[in-house]
Amino acid sequence: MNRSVEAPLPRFPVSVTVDIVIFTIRDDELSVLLIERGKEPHLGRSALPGGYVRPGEDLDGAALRELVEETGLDGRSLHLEQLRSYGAPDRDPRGRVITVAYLALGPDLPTPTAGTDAAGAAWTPVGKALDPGFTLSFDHRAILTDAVERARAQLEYTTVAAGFCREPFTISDLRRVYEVIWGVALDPSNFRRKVTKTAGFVEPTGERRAAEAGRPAALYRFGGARVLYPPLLRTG
Amino acid sequence: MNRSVEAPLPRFPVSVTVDIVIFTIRDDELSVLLIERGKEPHLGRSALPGGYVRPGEDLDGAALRELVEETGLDGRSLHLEQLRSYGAPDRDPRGRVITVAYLALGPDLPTPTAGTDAAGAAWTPVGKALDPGFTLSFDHRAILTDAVERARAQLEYTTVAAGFCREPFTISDLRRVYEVIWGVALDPSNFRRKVTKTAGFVEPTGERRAAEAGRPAALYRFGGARVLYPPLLRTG
DNA sequence: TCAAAAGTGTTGTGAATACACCCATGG
DNA sequence: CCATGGGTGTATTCACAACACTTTTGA
Repeated sequence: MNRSVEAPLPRFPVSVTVDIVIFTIRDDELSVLLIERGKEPHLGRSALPGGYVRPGEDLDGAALRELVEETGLDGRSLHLEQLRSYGAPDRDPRGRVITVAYLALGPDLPTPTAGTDAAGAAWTPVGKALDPGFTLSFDHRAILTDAVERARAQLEYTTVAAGFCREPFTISDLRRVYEVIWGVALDPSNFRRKVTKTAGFVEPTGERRAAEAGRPAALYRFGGARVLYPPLLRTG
Repeated sequence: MNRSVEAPLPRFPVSVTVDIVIFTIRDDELSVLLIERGKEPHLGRSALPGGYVRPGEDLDGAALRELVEETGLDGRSLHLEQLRSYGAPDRDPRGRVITVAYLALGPDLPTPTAGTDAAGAAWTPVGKALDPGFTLSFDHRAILTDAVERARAQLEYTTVAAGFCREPFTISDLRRVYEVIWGVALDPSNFRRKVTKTAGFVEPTGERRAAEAGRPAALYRFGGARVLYPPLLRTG
């Protein structure tokens, strides 16, 4: 019956965490960074990296901090956005924990081995991580599933795909991102036209990159645009 | 330096609330349900309805309960979805409060006057609520802004617009939803074609409704489809 | 019979596909 | 000179915006 936020606080023990789904593309597969849990519960099982929100910290700040701690990278160079929150009463056996999940993505990142928390962290193809035989801790399977769905949708009407490519990149690099995440083959020539015609998606550097085979490809960098209008539709 | 969730919990005082942006369309205006706060802080100011998440309660459950308490309606008949979470350390002067914002929408709802918490609740046009001269409590202006943006985007690629119409409804009713929320005029004939051709968006009841003027319009009910493919684009 | 809104038909424009074809490089 | 991928040209198809036009009602 209580309306809105009113003092005094009818408080009960709650903790708030952030969990981060960090995507990258490795060996033409969408991969997620998973850590091996070092403590109970779920000791030894795979889990998404994450941690507690600290007293003076914004949610985005907590996510950024965890991201840097886990990957050892400059967090500002990675795309990071809030996914959604999860708060089922029984999601953590130790008590009430609400987690705010984040989605991060970056270009083919190095395997995290820096002496930090990243020990025990490994890139795992999402196909493997979501396989029925693979066990994820807590409700992390649901979080990962939602993150994949979000990433797929984002490709359609935003330019986040460029975030998976290290600059400078070729149009083929960018196309492979779409093909891997959507799991479809795209027509190279039509894809090129669509992308180069969309203002602000990519801009040419003027350089070229020698390929393993065939004609060298022109190089591009990200153009800064955020939305993709009209969207790149998945069905054609 | 802590990784993931680990015992013992490095807990500090946190509260978790849900706040709900409840939209409806009244007098051809997108309107939001705002309550007048009865206590400090922000006593007397307008705020989004909301309240604390209870110990045994899921986030969605808390949102649904608050929705029912505020509107006195059957919550299951309303569209309800999580928007995002807000957790700036200073967003509530009484302490650390993380809120999970929800977006709800329904057909022209009655003014809530039932003897519950709804006293002091009123439908407010969002244009007025977001006017610089209008004061909203906490960070509710930001939440409302995000909710409007989400609603606008949802119209494009989902069928939520039907949730604003009481069944049975006419194609014009549905079109008015788009026109009001997007703030544009749509061509009636092209809109009709688009909507009726999209499988599962609307299905005819066979009935007609006498209009104030002109030819009676055929009546439809929602067809059950969730996504709208291809999307209804805002720009021509 | 007129106004007003519902609903249909038609046409021109532009985007997306499918695919033929040329380009540049390594072997 | 052949294989391989990069990149361009182009015809066909299709969706959509624009708008003329017909239908059905109340006044």
